[in-house]
Amino acid sequence: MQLGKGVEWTTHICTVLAILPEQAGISVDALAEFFEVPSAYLAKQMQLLRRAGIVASVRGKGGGYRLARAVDAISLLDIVNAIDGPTPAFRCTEIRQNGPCGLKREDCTKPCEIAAAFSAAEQVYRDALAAKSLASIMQEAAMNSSPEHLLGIAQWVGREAG
Amino acid sequence: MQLGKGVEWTTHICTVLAILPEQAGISVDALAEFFEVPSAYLAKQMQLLRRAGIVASVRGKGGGYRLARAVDAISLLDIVNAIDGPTPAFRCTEIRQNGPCGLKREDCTKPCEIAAAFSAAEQVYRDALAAKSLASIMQEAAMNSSPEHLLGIAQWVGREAG
DNA sequence: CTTAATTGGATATATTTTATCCGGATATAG
DNA sequence: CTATATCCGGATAAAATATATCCAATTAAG
Repeated sequence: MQLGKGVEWTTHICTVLAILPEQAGISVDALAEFFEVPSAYLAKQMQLLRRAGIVASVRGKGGGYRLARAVDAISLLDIVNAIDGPTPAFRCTEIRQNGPCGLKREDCTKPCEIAAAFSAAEQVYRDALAAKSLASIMQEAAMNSSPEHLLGIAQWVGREAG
Repeated sequence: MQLGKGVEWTTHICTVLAILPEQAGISVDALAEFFEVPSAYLAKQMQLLRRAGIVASVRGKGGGYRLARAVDAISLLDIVNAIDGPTPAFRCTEIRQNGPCGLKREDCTKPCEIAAAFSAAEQVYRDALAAKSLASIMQEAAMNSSPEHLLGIAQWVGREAG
């Protein structure tokens, strides 16, 4: 069970987009260089973020991406759902209905106990991700970083946003 | 992020093995028929369970699989770790060290805030799975099933275990 | 001792998911 | 109007997962 690289990449990228001035944008190529990741693949991930309403895009020269809403309204779950999809990891195929001792469909009123247990575990996982906002991640990062490093990032963003 | 089908299959199978008499075993083919799943692939999953010490196997005629320990000493996390592997779903590739504003390796004393948030969420997921034993699943299943259904399974197991 | 049933392990194939590339559409600036 | 920068979405390649096959090793029963 692996989460795609896109989740890591786009989460980091959101923290960069977060310090952009209003209405400005940064191009995929610039973001790809900033983290040294393949720009072609990143471009696809950014489209997933846009379709999920997490970022907004502007086409043409001078265009690029920016966050579509405030950092405290974007959770890690939002990003995971956008990039990795909202499909639960555990897929119940109802094998309790199979074979010589299989239950009849009409007798399966309650959900399978095994599926229920896995769903419950996934729910606490999703709850934990939903409780973590981009705002809180940025606050933690700010506390753990040196002023020079933060300044460097701000300057880079200022240059790229033109 | 998908969990393989083997996790669902082997969890159900453990609940069947749980009602076996001591020292008896059931063959992979019989188990595959019981749930109508491909026996060749199931055989591979059962070997993973054996290597993890969850089931024990006996070779040769009359052989088969049985649980290697008590149902209250087998958790859903044990099964997931055996079949799916213990690798965390989120892989931190330390991209904060990349690019023009990358942190130097020696400045990365604290873990990346993003990786830490995902790890924490995965930990609560694993904790939830670890807290759910095969024993508790079987208890729930017993309460939700009709006596006839339970009897049917017990009879099938008795026949297959010889 | 021979035969049948079974796990063990390696290997091959198909399907699905993940990662990458490329041509076209769109917008800006000169 | 042309050149350039940028996003958009489908096509392609690589990797992981799922499935099937084969044969050797092991054990029990006749």
